[in-house]
This record gives sequence, structure tokens and C-alpha cells, in this order.
Amino acid sequence: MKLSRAISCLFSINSCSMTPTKRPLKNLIIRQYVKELHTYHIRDESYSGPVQQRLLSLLLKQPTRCQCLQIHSQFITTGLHQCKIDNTGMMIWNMLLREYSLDNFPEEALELYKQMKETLASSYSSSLADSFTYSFLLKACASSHQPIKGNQVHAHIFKVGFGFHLYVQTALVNMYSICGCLGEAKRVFYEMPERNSVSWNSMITGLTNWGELNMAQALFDDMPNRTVVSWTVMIDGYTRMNRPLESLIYFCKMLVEDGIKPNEITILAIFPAISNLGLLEFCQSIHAYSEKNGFMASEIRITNSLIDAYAKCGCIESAFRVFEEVSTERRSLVSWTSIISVFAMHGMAEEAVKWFEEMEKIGLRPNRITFLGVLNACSHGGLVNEGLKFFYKMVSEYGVVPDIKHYGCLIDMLGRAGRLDEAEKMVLKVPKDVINVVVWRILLGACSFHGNVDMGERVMRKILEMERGYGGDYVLLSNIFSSVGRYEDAERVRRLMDERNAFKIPGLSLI
DNA sequence: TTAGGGTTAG
Repeated sequence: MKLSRAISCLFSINSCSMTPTKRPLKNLIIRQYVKELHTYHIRDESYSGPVQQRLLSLLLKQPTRCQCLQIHSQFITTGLHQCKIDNTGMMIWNMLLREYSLDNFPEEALELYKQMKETLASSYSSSLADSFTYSFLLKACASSHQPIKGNQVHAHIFKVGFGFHLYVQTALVNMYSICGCLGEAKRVFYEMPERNSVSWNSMITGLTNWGELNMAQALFDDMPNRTVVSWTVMIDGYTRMNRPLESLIYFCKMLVEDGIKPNEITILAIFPAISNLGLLEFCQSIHAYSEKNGFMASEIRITNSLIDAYAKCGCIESAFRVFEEVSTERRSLVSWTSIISVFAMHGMAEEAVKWFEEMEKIGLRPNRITFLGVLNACSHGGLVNEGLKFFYKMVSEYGVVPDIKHYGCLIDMLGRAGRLDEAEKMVLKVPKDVINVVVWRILLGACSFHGNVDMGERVMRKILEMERGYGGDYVLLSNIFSSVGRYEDAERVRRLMDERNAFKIPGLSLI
């Protein structure tokens, strides 16, 4: 593709509305465009200092993706990149690198570095890169998950003398951690002649993200100056490992031991732990704290999480009040999805449907999670026909491809309502690449509940083709036989269960 | 005229 053609494609795409389906196409054109720029050579070596200044100041103002491409284009096609490179020129290269590595174009960032090196080598520049260059380059390796490339950059960094630079080493720890190379990350970390809190936090984050909580905790205990980021990383780490109590203990220790105040991100991290333990009072305190510190006004995600947490702590009134207090303009798709799911969770199907329709009225497009919420509501509230309508609407009107959870929901809904034939037809319609044993199991449950022996046997055969070791399936089939008085068959299934060493732990309830 | 750009939590 010629440069002029790439530019016209780029701008024509940019001027129309950017739907998710068009985004990959735009990215492809951007990639092609940058590739063209990399092969563009001109020989105009007139000094244009003021133009460089102008380009740099534009880059420093956080340009959009398109503006950045325009700046890059001007830098190359006017030959400015080949002019005498002073600090301004170096900064233009670095800022372009930064934009590409942060904006999910890591390959372009790496290509740009190659071009930068070649160009600077043939100009009057005294150095080919600085510590900023390598920080951005490592960011690109990290975001594209390319540890091998990162490792090559690491070797190069040593060669050019930045091997023990604080920022570069921290970026190395971060790159290796993100790519899952924890051994390498630790090696760099322990070799660092000096570390700041960011270096420590990067290492601890790497460990928690890969499940090494004990090691992370040991490092956290050794850390000289813990910041709110360090605490948030630990809180989030414990929550993700399904250890909510420890997560809350860290939250309290942060306040009491270090006197550090939680920020928006800490608050977002603590919500799953509160919901998991159903601590309504804790939820209320966090609500009050967020209100007092202006987090509710500044961060819609806190409001959304609060809606979900209140509902999971059993207080639907508070969840709804929080939703109602947000103006329609501020409500995001997640806010709407949260309130719909909250009603679904509490079996309030009509309310869920009502708010789904309200959302549509203001022109918001529901996504797959929103539909999962409303389908769940219909399933639990027995609104079968409405549920089917929503499912078809999702596919035909909104173009959402149903995943296994949508099918599961629908099959559960038909099964609960006793519409077993339709449920079976639906299971048979699930595409081969997404089907799993769970949807068959849902149907078996419905057969058991409604005492349909023939279908139960048929479904069980399907299940056994896929998985033989789940005791619950044998128990259900055996119960189906018992319910119609076929005790010998029930006994046979129980024996089969023993022969195949399929266990079922008896359920228990604390209520 | 000069400074300006970097690494961490979701």
C-alpha cells in the first residue's frame, strides 16, 4: 500500500463512527501506515528547530492515536528525523515510542526503535538512545508479552551501559514479571544497586499475579517504605486467591499500622472480599468513606461495585438506592448491567426486565453480560417466553454471539418450566465448539425434577460419553428411577457408580 | 530562553 493511499484510508475510517467491528480494520491500516513510514527515505538536512519544538509540544499534550500518526508522519516525511539530533529530537523519538507502546502497538514501537537507531547512527547524534528510550521499549515488550524480545533488549541495555539504571532496571523487573519470567525478574531485582518503592511494588505485583503469595508477603514485610500501591497489591492478591479474610486484615493493617489512606483503586480491590464474606456493615463504612472522599463522584466503577456489593450482602434496597442516586448521564453500561443482575440475583424478574427496557430507551446497547443478567432473571422468575424473546433479540438485533453461559441459562429456564422437549432441542442446537457437560447436567437436573425417565436415560448416556467420574449425575438418574418406582434400575445405577469410583459428597446446610 | 518525557496497583 502506498503512503498516500494508507493516509486516505486512515482518515476516511477515522471520520466515520468507530464500531468494535471496524476497530481491527483500523488497527490493520495503522500498522500498514507505520510500516510505510519506516521505509520512507528523504535527504533534506536543513535545520528546522522550531518545527521540531512544535511537534514535541504536540506530543506532550497527549495526542490521540490519529494525531500521533500525523506527527510521526510529519517527522519522517519532512526529513526532520535526519536533522541534527539534540535533546528535542531525542524526545520526539521517545515520545513516539511511548505512544506506540502504551497504545497497544508494541510491534510498531519495536520497529520504530530500529529505525531510530539507524537514523541516529547516520546523523550527527552523539548517542543513539537514552534511559527513557529503554523504559518505553521494555514497556512495549511487556504489553506484547514478548519475553524473548525483552531478553534481547536486556542484553542490548547492558551493552550500551544502562544495565544498572534505576528506572531501566525497574522496567526490566516489570517486563519479566508481566511475561511470567519470575526467575529473571527476581535476578534483576536482587542485582539492583538501588531500589525505590516502584521497584519493590513491581516485584511484589509480579509475584502476586502469578500466585506466589507467600513470597510476595515476605518481600512486602521486608519493604522499607510501603505505599498505598504496595498495600493495594497485597489486598488484591489475597482477594484473587479467594482469601477474603486476609484481604480485609491487610486493609485494616494498612490503616492502623502504616496510617495509609485507601484510594479509589484500593476501594475497588476490597469489594470482592466484602461481598464474599457478606459484611454489610463493612460495605456501609466503605460507602461512607467513598462519599466523604469524593470517590463516588469521580469514579463510576466504585458506584457500580457498591451496587453489586450491597446486593451480595443481602441489601437490595441500598443497592437500588445507590443506582437511583446516579444521574442517567453518569450511568455506564456496567451500572445498568449491575442493577439488572442484582434484581436477577434476588429473583425479581419483572424489575430486571423493566430496567433492561429503561436502559434500551436511553439508547444504550446491552452487551453479553447485560443479556446474561436479564436471561438469568427470566430463568429464576419463570418468565420463559420473555427469556426466549431476549435471547433472539440478543442474536438478531444486537449481533451478540451466545456463549455457553447464555445457552445454560436458557436450558435451565426451559427445564425449570417443565418445557423439557424444547430444552433438549436447545441443547442439541449448542455449537460443538462451545458445548460442555454442564448444559447436559442442567437438563438432567430438570429431568429429575419433572420425573422424565426416558429423557433422563438419554441425557445420562450423553453425559457418560463426556465424563464418567461425577457422582452427582449417577445420584440424579438413580433418583429419577426411584421416583417412578423402578427400584432395581435405581440400584443398578448406584452399583455402577461404586464400580466406577464416582463419589458424591452429601450436601449440608447451615440454615 | 528553557523545560519538557520514564518504572508500580484496577
